[in-house]
Amino acid sequence: MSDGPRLPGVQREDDEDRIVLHVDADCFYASCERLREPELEGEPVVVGMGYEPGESVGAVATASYEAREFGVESAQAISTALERLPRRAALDPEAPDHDPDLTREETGHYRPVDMDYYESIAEEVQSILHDCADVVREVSIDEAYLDVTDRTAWEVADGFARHVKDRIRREVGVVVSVGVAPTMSAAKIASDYDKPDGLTVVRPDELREFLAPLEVNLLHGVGPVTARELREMGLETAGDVAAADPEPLVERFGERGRELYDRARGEDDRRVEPKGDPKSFSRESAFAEPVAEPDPKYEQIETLAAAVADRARREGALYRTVGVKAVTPPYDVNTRERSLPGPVDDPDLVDRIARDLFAEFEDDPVRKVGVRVANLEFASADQASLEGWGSDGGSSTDAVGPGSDDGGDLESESQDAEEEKEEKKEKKEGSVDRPASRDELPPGQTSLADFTSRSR
DNA sequence: TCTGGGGTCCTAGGACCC
DNA sequence: TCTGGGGTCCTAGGACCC
Repeated sequence: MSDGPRLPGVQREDDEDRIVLHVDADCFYASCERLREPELEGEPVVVGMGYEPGESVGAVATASYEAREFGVESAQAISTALERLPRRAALDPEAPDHDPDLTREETGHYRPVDMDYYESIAEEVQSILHDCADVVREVSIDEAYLDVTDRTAWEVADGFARHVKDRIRREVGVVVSVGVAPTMSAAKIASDYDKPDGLTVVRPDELREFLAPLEVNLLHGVGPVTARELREMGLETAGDVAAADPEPLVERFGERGRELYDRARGEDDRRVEPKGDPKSFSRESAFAEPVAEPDPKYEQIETLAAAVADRARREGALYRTVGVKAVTPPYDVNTRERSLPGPVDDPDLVDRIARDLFAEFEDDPVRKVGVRVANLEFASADQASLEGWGSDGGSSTDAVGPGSDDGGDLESESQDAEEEKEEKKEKKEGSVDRPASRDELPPGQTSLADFTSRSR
């Protein structure tokens, strides 16, 4: 991230000290559930899928602090969570998972994820945030950065943060933790510092000493892999990283190494900016156990492709790349993608390309499949005409792969099936499977690209 | 910790172009 | 035709975040 050349001695406006607030809701989904079910207040609450008897796939999305006492953590398999904290419903003698030895105190409340509801609560929070700052960047449904440089001063920053917290609690009813610091990365760490219901202010002159004792894994962007490598390099804390020679870091981690070094020293010149358009949409789903037969997998692909295409259309996005994901045991993530010469909105095409890309895995055991569209373009004025073009089935059908030459919409189904079989055969015979490159695409595609660029 | 779902960004090699 | 250098696009994989 470079600011470009700078004249010596000339202070750019950008370089002035900023006051950045990071606001992070505490176990947001669980808080939302408590809003509409106040009886859950003070009780262990777990939000996630797959806890009903008979279900087996799912993970914890959020656990309330009471539930965490039992060892329930977010991203945990629901089966593990249920072992540590059985569901309250199992107290009922009628329940299929009834356990007569269970006491009330060792159970918790499980609720399914209800994103629509959480979104509605998040919007209420966001409107308060926009009220409190000139620039807000929403990072996720429960997290945002605010640039409040023009709204407060360091001397009174904690009062300002307190005000934001109180408004959210009073007007929406959820508890947030707030961090205030001169940089985004430090504000993020500060909001995490005293969770839940935290409020941590790190003034510019305190920044280095605030960061120094923190373990490296607390730095944003340092996950388990990087943390382990850093420890192997003898770097345990942010202070260690800050004091280290940056060269080996850059050698080992590339650009990220430089960034790490800077962040550990409290240097981060990113401005708070509103979030731009999304880069991709995807849907994926896991099977209860690995599936080897092609049919159920293709069925899922079809469902996911339709969902992704629908999402893109609802968001007004055109896409130029379609991809699939196949997770094979033990947990190998395979991705395949193909780009088109021009952006389209064509659910049928998404389906066909996804199937085609997935063919490589059709006989493999697969535990999870996914479909994705990317290279998004948010067209506005010309979208209607592009839609008309994209879904007429003519030239776009051809993009499925090499070897397809024409075919009207009605007949193309069976024809595609034929082609799929033929391609499979080729693969089994050991030919190298490479997706069609741009140049192998039939001329029809070129006209689509031409059309698109003309209409912009 | 034996694994859900939706994202972002980075890297590296190859194709292709000039 | 035995071979430079730079730039861009595409694809696959990986790490990370919430």
